[in-house]
Amino acid sequence: MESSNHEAIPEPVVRRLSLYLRQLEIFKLSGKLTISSKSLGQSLNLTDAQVRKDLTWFGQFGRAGIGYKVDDLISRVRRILGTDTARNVLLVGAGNLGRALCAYKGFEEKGFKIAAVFDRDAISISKARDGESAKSDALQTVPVQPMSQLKETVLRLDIHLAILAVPADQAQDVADDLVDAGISGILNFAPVLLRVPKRVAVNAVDLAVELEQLLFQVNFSRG
Amino acid sequence: MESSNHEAIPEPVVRRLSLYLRQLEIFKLSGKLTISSKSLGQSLNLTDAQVRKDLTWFGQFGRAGIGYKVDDLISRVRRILGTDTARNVLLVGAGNLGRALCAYKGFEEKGFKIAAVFDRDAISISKARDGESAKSDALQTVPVQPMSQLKETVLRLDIHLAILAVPADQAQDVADDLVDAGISGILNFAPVLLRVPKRVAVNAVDLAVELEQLLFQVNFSRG
DNA sequence: ACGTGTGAAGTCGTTCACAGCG
DNA sequence: CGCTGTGAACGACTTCACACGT
Repeated sequence: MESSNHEAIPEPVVRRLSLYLRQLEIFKLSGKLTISSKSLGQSLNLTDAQVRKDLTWFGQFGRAGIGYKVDDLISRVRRILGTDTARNVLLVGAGNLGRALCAYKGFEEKGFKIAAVFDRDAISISKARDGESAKSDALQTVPVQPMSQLKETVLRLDIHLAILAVPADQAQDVADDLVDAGISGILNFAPVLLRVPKRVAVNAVDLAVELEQLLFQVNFSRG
Repeated sequence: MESSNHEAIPEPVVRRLSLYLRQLEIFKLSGKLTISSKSLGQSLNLTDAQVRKDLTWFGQFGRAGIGYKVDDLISRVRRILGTDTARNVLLVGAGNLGRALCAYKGFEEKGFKIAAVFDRDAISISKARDGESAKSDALQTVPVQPMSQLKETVLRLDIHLAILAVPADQAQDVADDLVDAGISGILNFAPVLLRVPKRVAVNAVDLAVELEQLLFQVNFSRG
């Protein structure tokens, strides 16, 4: 549909595409109707050539001498990434991190709705309900369900993506359950490498690793 | 000290180093005294050659015919990454995400201690104190301070790293404050690109982008 | 003149394959 | 023989430089 050579798109290109979109929305707010690869690149510390090369993986969106139409490019990039239509996702793990993710505004701004929350045991479930009084906590509107209702909910709400925010020692088991329930993508916050069938995609975020990487940058790459 | 050619270490190598460490600690728990590049690689879906090449950036840690001594490699990698000694970090932003990060166990396991928490206004401060009753919330032990106390606290607690978990529209201002207070590294959770002096390192984690990337993987890279 | 799209060149990172040690 | 360390071959990504459209 959007691209002619699906398989071959380099990962770094897709990552930058998300950043282009983020930046384009800022340019849109500031009233710019058109944007050149040069200024878009500068706003992200990238070269203009890089921006153009990345975009031409998906088509020819620009006009020579003018640049790219901001509105148009936003909707094209959204369509490429798949965020042009809203979709339900589920969350497993109603601990501190899970509850924060549940309330995170950034997801809904991109069209992701946390439509179901699961947790292993009733302790977390009640804790999640009692503890928090802030109005922004989505756990007030989305009840925490036991894992036994996973499969049924996935089907009913047409969910394809899961956010995994459980302790490391439960992560693989829960991942197995998610796979079994028919999920096709997992955003994994547990510090373990998940083993899943090839049909399932995994994107891992290890918060402690990110801090560790920062520390190394500070100690070496600089003075 | 550890390496002879500091400047040149590729970023991907450093990222994998963190994963090696994570995996080595698992091997250690399971009682293994020695590990080959092959099994370490397999546990992370990497080739043995990759593991060896990565490690030799920092020295020759292995023994031909045997492999690497698990204990030894752990402490060497920790020293390389800088997590062999504990250190204080600070957090700005006592919203949902900030509070979750504050309570996150993974940081302290790597020797990071969130020694100070800051927030812009008193509303968040009181909210942070009242809202949460779970025993694991570090905000009970670490009081939330106003930004005016930033510089003094950084000096007093010898803090070099900051975690930034404020809304996008405040992120650059807070980053400026952090730079001004003498911070040398920022872990940025706000969905904006921070402009900082060259002496300051930034590592950015955009949660919505991570979910977006997963969606793309699901839609294309697979059937 | 400005700015895109793109082959060609260049750079960076990974994989290969083997010498050499335990 | 198993396994590391490493140059050499390979492949992937980025930058260059320019033809062409506005």
